[in-house]
Amino acid sequence: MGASKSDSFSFEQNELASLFKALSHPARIAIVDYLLSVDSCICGDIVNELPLAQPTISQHLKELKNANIIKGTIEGTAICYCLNPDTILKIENHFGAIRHTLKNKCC
Amino acid sequence: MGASKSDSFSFEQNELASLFKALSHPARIAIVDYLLSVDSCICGDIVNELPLAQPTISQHLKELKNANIIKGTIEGTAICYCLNPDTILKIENHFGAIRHTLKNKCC
DNA sequence: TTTGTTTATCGTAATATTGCAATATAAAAA
DNA sequence: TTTTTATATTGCAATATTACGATAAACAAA
Repeated sequence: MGASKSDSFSFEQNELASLFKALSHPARIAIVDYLLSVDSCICGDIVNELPLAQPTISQHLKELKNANIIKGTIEGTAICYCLNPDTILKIENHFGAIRHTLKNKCC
Repeated sequence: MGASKSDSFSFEQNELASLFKALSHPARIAIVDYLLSVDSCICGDIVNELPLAQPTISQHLKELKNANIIKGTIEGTAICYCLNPDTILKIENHFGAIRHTLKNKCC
């Protein structure tokens, strides 16, 4: 085997797992950090900021885009990348709900 | 290649990525869901709740424990599992901080 | 047009993850 | 003691991920 049995789990469970999978690599965390560290959206220079080759970064950006964690808009030759606040809020709220449920428990 | 170049990234970036990796599989999300759905900590019956074999679930529980997402305490023959509220709060706060930083930006 | 710049895709090698049967371990019950 | 019950570990096959060189695609500038 080796493939995860996604059919056995709910849509929501698979969706959440995909979201976390997109954040499960240090390079993608570093991309999010970098997008946060600059004042505006980033057009182009992500490749110079990380110790990875351009195709590798392109691949990581694609995964972050597919998970809706970042948005990319074409700006002439370059592409401008921004974090997607909706997804950030969604994740925050998920853990807020977990914490709220936990309050009424033994833990 | 194939291994992630964790040396190239900060301790914090690797730590966060590991935390999300622990949550990046639907079976592990389902385990968290199940721990939330019952009134108390769970002693034993996780195996009967998920469509996976016992060794597979034991493996997933180990990963959640290593990431400090759940705590397991020995209770006679069985082991009692609980979510770890500290880790839940840590993740929630991380996304709260991101959202706060994003407020002063163009996005 | 040709050239340069930026990003995406393809192909592939190295490595990691997933799932489970078989087995081991640990402790309670008989 | 032996048996039962609950969880962990080992070993391995199937699959997924990661990284990057080579190349392609898109488009602005010369």
